[in-house]
Amino acid sequence: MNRNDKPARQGRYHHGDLRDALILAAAQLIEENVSVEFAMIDAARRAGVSSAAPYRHFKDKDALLEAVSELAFLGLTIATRDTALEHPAGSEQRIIALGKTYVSYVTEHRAFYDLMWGDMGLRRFEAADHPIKTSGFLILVESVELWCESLGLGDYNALELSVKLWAMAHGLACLSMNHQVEQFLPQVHVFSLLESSTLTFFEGLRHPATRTD
Amino acid sequence: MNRNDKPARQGRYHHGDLRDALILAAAQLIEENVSVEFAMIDAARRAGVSSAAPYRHFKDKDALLEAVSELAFLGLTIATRDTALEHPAGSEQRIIALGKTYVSYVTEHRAFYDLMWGDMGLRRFEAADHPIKTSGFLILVESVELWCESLGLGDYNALELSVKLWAMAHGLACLSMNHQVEQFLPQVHVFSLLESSTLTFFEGLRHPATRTD
DNA sequence: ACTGCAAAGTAATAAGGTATAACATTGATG
DNA sequence: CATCAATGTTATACCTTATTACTTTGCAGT
Repeated sequence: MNRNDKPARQGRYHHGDLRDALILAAAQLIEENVSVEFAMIDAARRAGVSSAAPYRHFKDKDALLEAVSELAFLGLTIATRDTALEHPAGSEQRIIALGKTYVSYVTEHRAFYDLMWGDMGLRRFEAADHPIKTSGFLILVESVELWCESLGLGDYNALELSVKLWAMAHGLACLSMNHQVEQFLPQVHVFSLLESSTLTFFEGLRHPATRTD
Repeated sequence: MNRNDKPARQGRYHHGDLRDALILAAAQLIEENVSVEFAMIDAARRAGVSSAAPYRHFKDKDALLEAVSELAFLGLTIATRDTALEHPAGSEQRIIALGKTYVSYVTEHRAFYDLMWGDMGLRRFEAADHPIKTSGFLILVESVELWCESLGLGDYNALELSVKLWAMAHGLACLSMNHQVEQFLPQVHVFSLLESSTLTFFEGLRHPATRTD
């Protein structure tokens, strides 16, 4: 985060890289407390500056949180991209692996999840289509498109399918984080649920419903 | 909320029903601001008492929020039960209708959703198995059990199936609340996604996967 | 090199929120 | 009908956010 040519505040009046240092400090505090709630002054202290200094770089606390949120989305995107690269394009395995990566990321970064999709995520990112917020999902869409093609049934709507798969993973992740999976299915890992759910769903896609009830 | 035999604070020193009045006031503030954030003093004012009075009934703000959270879960349970009663037992329609009710409830009560499953839900309800938190889900489980029986394929695990269906509805609700559905599928209603997802899933259940990849 | 200014720090503080302590009032009970 | 536990009130300590006025520093232009 700190550029090497500008070593962070070595007894100097000016920090040199305070903006990034604050984002990092806030992210650390949030991760450590497993809560979105942190005090500006703690982030400032951790960066080695006074309590008023952050306001030179961020309009208010929400602006700093938005920056941390971008970091959280970036982490998700990177994890997603890495997973995609580890599995053959167009394969079902890749899609399932992407789901597992999603579940892992949000459950292992509960506070980041809250930042991304919780209470204030809505208000902070006025634009729901902020690139960083959607770039991870677009990797899934691409993978689903490839899978649809390889299936030879090109009339699937890959985008709609991707949203459905996203929702499955998201829902399972959320329930798992809230201990609902372990409560009702103590023997079952959330990965197992995600995998079997996805496979059942795929099986359903291969057998278009003819029922009318 | 106010018992009729004890009319709320008519110029009297003692309120008579302050605990419930505070829960109601807090719930109203939360709904009005569409945010979990509210000030104790506002709830107190709305109940017509001083800022310190609430602490006679709630250890701290979190305790009041927990009580509001119970109210939110209660509302979900009632909505779920009502929906179940409107549709034939064991039918697919009932299960889909329950999903729609779930999606409706959480998207129309965003702040309640945050209270139930967001940031602090975890901390507030130490017990993930608090009855009020799970009673709505149990209605789904019951409906799924009946459906499994009526299908004649009794070897389904209704509980696991229910968690999967819950996750689908929950995930779609969450994405919808965060404007991800309207962004990627502007023409599609979340109900439509829920219904087709569920039907595809059911279709998959009727065609047990034989593939091994 | 010097000067002057904008950028980025600090200290002090107002405003607003949580929670507690000490005191006041009241209804219920023996 | 006197007492006391429950339930209010007022005052206040402490914390957090954000602003204001002041200070320090680097650098752009001469």
